[in-house]
Amino acid sequence: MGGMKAEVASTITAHPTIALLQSSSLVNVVHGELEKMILSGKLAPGEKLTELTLAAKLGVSRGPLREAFRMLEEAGLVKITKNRGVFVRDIAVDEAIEIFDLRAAMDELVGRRLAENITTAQLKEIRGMVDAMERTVKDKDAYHYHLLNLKFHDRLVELAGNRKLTEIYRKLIKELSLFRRLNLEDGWLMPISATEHRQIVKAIASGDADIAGKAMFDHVMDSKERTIEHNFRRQAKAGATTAMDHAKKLASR
Amino acid sequence: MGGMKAEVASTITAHPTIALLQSSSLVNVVHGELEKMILSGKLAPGEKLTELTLAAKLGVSRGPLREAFRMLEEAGLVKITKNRGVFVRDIAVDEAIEIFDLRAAMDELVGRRLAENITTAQLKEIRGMVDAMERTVKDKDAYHYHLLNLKFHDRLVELAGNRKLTEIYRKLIKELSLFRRLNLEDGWLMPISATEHRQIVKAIASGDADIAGKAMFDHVMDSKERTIEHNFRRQAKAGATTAMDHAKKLASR
DNA sequence: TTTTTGCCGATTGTAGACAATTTCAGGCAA
DNA sequence: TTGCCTGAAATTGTCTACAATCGGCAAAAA
Repeated sequence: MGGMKAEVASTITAHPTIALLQSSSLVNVVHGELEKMILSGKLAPGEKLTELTLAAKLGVSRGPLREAFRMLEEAGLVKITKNRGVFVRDIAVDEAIEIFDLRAAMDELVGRRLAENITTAQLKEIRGMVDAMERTVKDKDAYHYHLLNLKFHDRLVELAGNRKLTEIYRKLIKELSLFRRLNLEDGWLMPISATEHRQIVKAIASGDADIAGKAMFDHVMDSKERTIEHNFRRQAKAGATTAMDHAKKLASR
Repeated sequence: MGGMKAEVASTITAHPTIALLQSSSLVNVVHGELEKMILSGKLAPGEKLTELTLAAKLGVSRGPLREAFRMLEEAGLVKITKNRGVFVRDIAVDEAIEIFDLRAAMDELVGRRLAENITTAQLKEIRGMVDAMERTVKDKDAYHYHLLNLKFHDRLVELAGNRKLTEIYRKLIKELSLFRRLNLEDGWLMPISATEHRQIVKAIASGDADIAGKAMFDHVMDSKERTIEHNFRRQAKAGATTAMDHAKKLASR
């Protein structure tokens, strides 16, 4: 009897569509959908998420939606204020800096672990990723460079083999993406970043934990500087225009 | 009546009790209550949390309770399985090890930051905490030593001045407390830990980031070894020596 | 016995209803 | 104008009801 049960249990990895239905409730679906919308910018930072409106748009009732809200709040993607509502979170500069600093410490650990444990196959894999990135640099394809960059770092963290680290790293990246617009258009910075990636791979391949850790740490800190700097330039330009628009709006009333 | 309301609203921060009521919905209260029960062990790892039962016990309906569950799930304190229910999470040895490793990296950052930025007043404060801990060692008061130890490390992280770091550190500590019973009764280890605390404070006071960071890192890693080791002794009653070797291998990484 | 099948109670998933609070437009007075 | 009150509309907080699903038990079949 027990044997039969175990056999069935080991065999059961049923139809992917069935497995999907079994694992995902409306709450999970809604949570995933909202997260996508937030991370893609379809729901912008500061925007209010009205329960009834969203529930209607997603075709669910308010219950599952509210549960999804609570998950997103705990993940730092929205802020819930009692009796006021739910808002997409806006990451301030100082918080972004804090996240970068924390990420640097985590990535240092990643570098150390990889230097100690990485296999030749894995080394080959990440070298391939760096190659792909350099091609996008040559093509001045900032968008795909950005995607590959995210993937590259995510894979490094994953290869470090610490699931809790991976989990929190990903959460931080999501929060960071809420920081006023990832530097997508700063094409002239890509070569710098790409060069650092080569150095990281080299440092990891050397097997020296200290060097690899430092390479990762420095890369993240440089990335921080570039992002913050870039943000200032944007804000300096955009700030004037939005203030102008604001004044216009007031005047036209 | 309306006038009364407006008056209260314009009075920026009212009675603390009023502010409390304003900020806390049933969801928040329930969430806090459940977290306390879980962290105190009143709700044990693996235990099933039945909605109707808990709702009745807490005097609320299932709605707020479910929202609190979602928050606790995102925080890693419970596990929700569709159509099966909610269970207090049980942290396995390898996950505990991962958390310790991650915490070590974070605490290294803490040490570096403190070495660079700590004030004399703050130094005095944490010296006082170490003194208090040493008194509990002399009294063989393991329980209060444990509390002070938690407080000591929490305060250090707080003083490092990175709120995101603090937030995640605390989350990790909570998860870690789910790992098979914090070593409360291992009184003989207290002196070692206490000595390391002295060294940490000394390293921070020296102003050398490298040294302070390393002191923190090593302390957490030692703490990891002690905790895992202690866990073995407990588990040894069950007599799984192969599992022990396996986990030791993991721990030695 | 051993296995299978069908049913029943218990529990979770979801939706909708009602209560409480906030927001905002409009009017009134200074 | 400016400030403030007011009340209705919109929105959130909470509860209850109903539907869907799961686990176990007992009866039937082998």
